Amino acid sequence: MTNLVNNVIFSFMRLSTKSRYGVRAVFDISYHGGGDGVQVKDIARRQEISPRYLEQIFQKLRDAGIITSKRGPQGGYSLARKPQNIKVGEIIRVTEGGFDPVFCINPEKSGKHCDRIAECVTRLIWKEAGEKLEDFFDSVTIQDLCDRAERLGVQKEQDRSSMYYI
Amino acid sequence: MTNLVNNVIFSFMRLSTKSRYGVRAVFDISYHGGGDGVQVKDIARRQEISPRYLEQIFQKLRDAGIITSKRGPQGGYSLARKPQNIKVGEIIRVTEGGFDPVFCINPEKSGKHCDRIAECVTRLIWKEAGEKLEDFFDSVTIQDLCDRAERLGVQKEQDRSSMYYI
DNA sequence: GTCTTTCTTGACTAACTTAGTAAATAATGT
DNA sequence: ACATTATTTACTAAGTTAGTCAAGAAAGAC
Ligand code: FES
Ligand code: FES
Repeated sequence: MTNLVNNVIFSFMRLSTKSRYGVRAVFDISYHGGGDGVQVKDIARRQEISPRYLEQIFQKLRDAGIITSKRGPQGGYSLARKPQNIKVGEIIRVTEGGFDPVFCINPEKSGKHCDRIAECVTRLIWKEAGEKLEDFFDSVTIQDLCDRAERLGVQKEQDRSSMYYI
Repeated sequence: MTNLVNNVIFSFMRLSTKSRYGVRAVFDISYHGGGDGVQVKDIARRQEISPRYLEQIFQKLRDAGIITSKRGPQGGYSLARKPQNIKVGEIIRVTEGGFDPVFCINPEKSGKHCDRIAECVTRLIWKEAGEKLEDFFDSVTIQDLCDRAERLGVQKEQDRSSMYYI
């Protein structure tokens, strides 16, 4: 029962918040960061994400070499590469662990064995679906998202001083 | 901790067992059914799926007009249409509720409101990903799976009498 | 060198979802 | 009548998600 109305499933095959937040956060660093590090609290405020939770996501992205961090005053996070060289697919690979829709595709990676592989008629279908998804997400870069934001007229907030009168 | 080794995520954006089992079960009805209804217990045995759980999945598929059912002795499930007219995408639409990777794509359907839609740079990316997935799954039919099974040499089990010596 | 800012690490948890089980019932063929 | 098979509804254990919380470490400002 809970929050579903009359047995209607919403949609699964869904992205976790880690991925959704992760992509938006990296975009935010790129869009609002003027060379300097961008701080968690500002990203969290602009993107409406819990700062504590965002920090967890950033650890993974930093370990994966997508962003870099700097501690202390005037510290924050920056992109590790130029936005046109960061693919959305990379971020999702980190936050979701990959694009396999089922574990059977990759028994070693998943750690689960499937003894139906030899006779399975669906395995390659799932595999191909995952590959299509991966290719698509790898075709979109952070720069693309920034371009889109400019077209949408999203205001940049580069200057720290602009925050005084909020 | 649980069963993940050292923080390694397996892969999400994953299909639920309802979808995986559902597709395999419909394929099974098509492949092993010789005109007659195919019984849950046989499908469950061949596909190694819990019969009780399979019944739940079949209710949805029947309501969606993908399979038909008949009660009583010699009852069972049959395809509602020819296998070349049943798309894998149809089955997944029923079992997963659709292909939207995030709820923001379809606020009415999901019942959740998102107030960032106007300024959101990722929404259309997620939407396009879902559409690609949907198109792909709609391009595969149950007949395709049967053809694949024949190529793989999966043995048919059409005759009820062949089950005596199991 | 102390203080403040900001990231870092790891433990913890409430709410929810998944992947089932179970039981009573209804229909149908023999 | 009886056995077989699907139908419906209720229930549940285990796992996952989406966070919170607390203590600590690095770096700059003074
Ligand atoms: S390969 Fe594991 S069920 Fe298809
Ligand atoms: S549309 Fe809801 S967060 Fe993008």
